[in-house]
Amino acid sequence: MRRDLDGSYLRSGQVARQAGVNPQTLRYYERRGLIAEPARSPGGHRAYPPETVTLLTVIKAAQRLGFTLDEVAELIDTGRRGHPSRDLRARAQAKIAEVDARIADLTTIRTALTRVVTAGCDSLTNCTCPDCPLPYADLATFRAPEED
Amino acid sequence: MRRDLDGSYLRSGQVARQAGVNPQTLRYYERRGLIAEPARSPGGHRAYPPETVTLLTVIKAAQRLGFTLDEVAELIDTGRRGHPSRDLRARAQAKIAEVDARIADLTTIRTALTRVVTAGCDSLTNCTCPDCPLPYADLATFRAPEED
DNA sequence: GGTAAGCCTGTACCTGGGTATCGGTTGCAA
DNA sequence: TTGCAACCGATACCCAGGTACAGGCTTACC
Repeated sequence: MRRDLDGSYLRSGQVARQAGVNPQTLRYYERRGLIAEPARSPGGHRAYPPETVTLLTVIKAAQRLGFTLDEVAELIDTGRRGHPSRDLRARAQAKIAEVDARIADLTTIRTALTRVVTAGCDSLTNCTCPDCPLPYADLATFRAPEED
Repeated sequence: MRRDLDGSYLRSGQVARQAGVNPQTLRYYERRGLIAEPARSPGGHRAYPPETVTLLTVIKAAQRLGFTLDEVAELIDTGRRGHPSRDLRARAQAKIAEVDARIADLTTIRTALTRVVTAGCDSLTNCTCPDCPLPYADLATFRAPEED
């Protein structure tokens, strides 16, 4: 149990292990402005306060909710400066709308795939099935699926 | 109306315009093995058969169904060589399963987001709401959302 | 034969979220 | 004091699916 500088500071490897992230990710998040630049040992090693582990957990939770790192950085930032705002709630609601749109897209895709299966398509380019759904209809209508 | 080499060959720009893709994309697809290397003019310009436009439409349709370019390349290839197979149907069914899993993920995310909104969370890091759902529960359970 | 548009190859760059590698220091314990 | 793990900064690389640019050639039409 290492207590390097002060009673409770953690080294980067310890923080990374406890938070379940790659040590490189810590420095990456620091560059991205998600975690503050920590204190340093006389030799230049980072010395993190223990709350950093919690912060990383929160970041990971927010990512799983579908927020990008830029959005997480903003949320942390507006949360830090000044009074607590309705910003998080507003952004969560906006994110729900995004998720709904994404689900709608996927549902359309699912329908189209189901039609491919039930029509019995046997080739992308030379399908011999009757009323082949491949080149037509709503497939051509909506936007690219795997992006936002 | 240009008919360069032979009666009906198209130049890359014409194909790209008719298919609604960037001209660079044609060469990219050629490198990726999605479209065959076309004939060339004496000066080295590509001369495409008109079916190429249709093929590009099919590729775009398959992409919208959620297939990656590698998968599309394989589907075109197995469709080309030999007898029509059940491969497309099998792959479409597998893709439906992927889509379903993705929708399930997004539904979980949506539920979590809704809880954040209804609980009235006001900060990622210092939420003052009672029974704050942020750091807990199923948020920590499932895998990363925006990838497959 | 001039001129402009279009095409050629090769290479670099983009997004997003990291991960890996290199060569050189530091920290700590035996 | 010496040995090794851990850390440092800088830079490059990964995924997918393209897009952009540079510098030079071809084609088409007048």
